[in-house]
Amino acid sequence: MGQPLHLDFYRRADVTLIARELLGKVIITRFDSRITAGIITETEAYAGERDRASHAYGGRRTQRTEVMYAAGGVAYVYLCYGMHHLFNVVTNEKDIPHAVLVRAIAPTAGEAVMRERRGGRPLRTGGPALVTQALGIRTAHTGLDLRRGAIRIVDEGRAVSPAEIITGPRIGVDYAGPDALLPYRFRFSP
DNA sequence: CTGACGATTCACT
DNA sequence: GTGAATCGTCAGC
Repeated sequence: MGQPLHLDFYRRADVTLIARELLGKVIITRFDSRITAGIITETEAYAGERDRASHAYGGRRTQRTEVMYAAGGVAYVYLCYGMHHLFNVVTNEKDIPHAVLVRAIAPTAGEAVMRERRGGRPLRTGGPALVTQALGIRTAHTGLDLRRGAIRIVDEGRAVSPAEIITGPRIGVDYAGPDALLPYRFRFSP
């Protein structure tokens, strides 16, 4: 097993840096003693109040987005298109609503459980809704402490060099105007 | 209360 | 490439 990421990792101000550095880290869930895990291979940064693509754009603060304003190191999980659960890492200090969406993982443990969660269909973990499906993450898990809770992110010592990281615009944020073009998506091939 | 819409995926053409 | 599935969230009345 690896070490939980330090609070100082999550609470930094540069959300795109955190999104880059989450690549190669391992996300582990344990629900009902069923363990699943994978290496984070794709992320997107959402830069809070000044980012038109963010749920917290303009300082929007609702029951759903409230957890984004918590101090970094907890989960923000929300429902998309009425059926997909999307998992985000809340970052920065309290009252600064930054977050990183985890879009893809490379499974490292619990593949049989992951397939079971897909009703026996072939395992797929490329896509934010497929990540939460494989890991068993649902909106009820929003707010969980990522250092101690049922969802954890740990460092298992895998280094991802800047040269390995492909940067590009975020997916599905066309409504964000000019911010849709920001290079806030990061991925690498393990 | 109502209506519009989404940080998506899948099946099908 | 296109459209359906499907419902919580949010703004507006």
